[in-house]
Amino acid sequence: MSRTPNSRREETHERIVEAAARAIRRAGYAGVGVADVMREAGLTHGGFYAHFASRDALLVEALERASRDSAAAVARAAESRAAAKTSAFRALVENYLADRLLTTLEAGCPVAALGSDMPRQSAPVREASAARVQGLISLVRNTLPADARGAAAAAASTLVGALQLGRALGDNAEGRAVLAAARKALLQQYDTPPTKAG
Amino acid sequence: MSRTPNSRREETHERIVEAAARAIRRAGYAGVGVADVMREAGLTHGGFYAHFASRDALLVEALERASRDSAAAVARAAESRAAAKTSAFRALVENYLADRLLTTLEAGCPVAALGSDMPRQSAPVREASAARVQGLISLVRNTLPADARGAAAAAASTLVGALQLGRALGDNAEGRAVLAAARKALLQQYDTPPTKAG
DNA sequence: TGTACATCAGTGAACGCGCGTTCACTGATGTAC
DNA sequence: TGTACATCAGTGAACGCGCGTTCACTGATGTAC
Repeated sequence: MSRTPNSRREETHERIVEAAARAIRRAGYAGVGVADVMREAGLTHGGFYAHFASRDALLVEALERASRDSAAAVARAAESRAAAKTSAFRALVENYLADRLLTTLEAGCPVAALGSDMPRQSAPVREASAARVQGLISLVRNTLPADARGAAAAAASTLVGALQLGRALGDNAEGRAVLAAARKALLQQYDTPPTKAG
Repeated sequence: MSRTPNSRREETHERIVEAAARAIRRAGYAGVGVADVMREAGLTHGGFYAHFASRDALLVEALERASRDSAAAVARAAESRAAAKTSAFRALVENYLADRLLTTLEAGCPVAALGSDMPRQSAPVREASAARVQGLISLVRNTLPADARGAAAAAASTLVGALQLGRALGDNAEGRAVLAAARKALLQQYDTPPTKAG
């Protein structure tokens, strides 16, 4: 039984996108090099243009892939917390602003990893980036209590900013203090407190 | 009467740093090119290393200069609002998240312009960047009412994140909506409302 | 089952370009007498 | 005041390097008969 036509090609394509999705969060848009990514996918750089029209086309796919991965991680965390009767918003905040993300740049939200460079990209990459920002705001909105949904963009801003400032300060007391302050503020402001009557 | 010795050299140095401070906010760390900056300062690139040990040394000075400029702009705005009996915090928020900053990348806070790339810089640039983050948090803290100072890092996170998300969405209704939502949330949460008894 | 051929994913050398950095030189400025 | 010299900021050509991109080729896979 022979495999589906093109399946080999598609598997390779997938491997390249996976490597790029890791690189884009670790090293930013500028850190995604064609040769590096191909090497990480176990290939030589010459074959790249059989899979992508340009480096920018790879960035677009890598961004979508990284966002999918990140959203899936959030969803997984939310499910495992559901059993513990934790609100979806609390699960999101604690997962998004986990201390461990201070050092592991390749994990976590791509919007936080790329935010300040988004306006500087070429049109196709900028458009894909804007879509990811809207996706993040929607994701936050869906976890907020009904009466707080108007604050989704503000809460998303706090999440993105806090992860960046914490990372800029480093994996130390200062960085952790920023994450802790943001978690506290977000939960106080938007989470339905368990003591309060629903 | 002859000028102070070295004054010519110092004036040139200053011109280079000014050009770099503009470039670093407009184009990011990666967008500060030695040749470009020297050209913008009216010089040729060869003379660069008589002024700086390396490109990284320029980045450090440019960052400090951009932060000084940005803090001065905030202070100016706060003063002009003081006459209008606006709180310092409100003046900061409205100035930091002004709609006009959606398009003028070269103005506004350097921490918002560079945030996601800070953890990826060389040690000296990273250290200078961390100092700018602490400076921003202090600046926010000084404008907050005494009982809200513990939230300085969270408020700073919201400011940084909102400017980035707004810019990523662009100078349109979507981008302006993010800024407006963040302004509203910050003022509701931390500003002493005028109607409330002090 | 076996041979001849077509397809096509991936290879590796080469390209042009822009970058940070170096360096021998120029020419203006300031000092010594 | 005038001449000879030293200093030094800035010039412009050159370097090595890594990047995105191109392309002629290879070799494995699948098809035709």
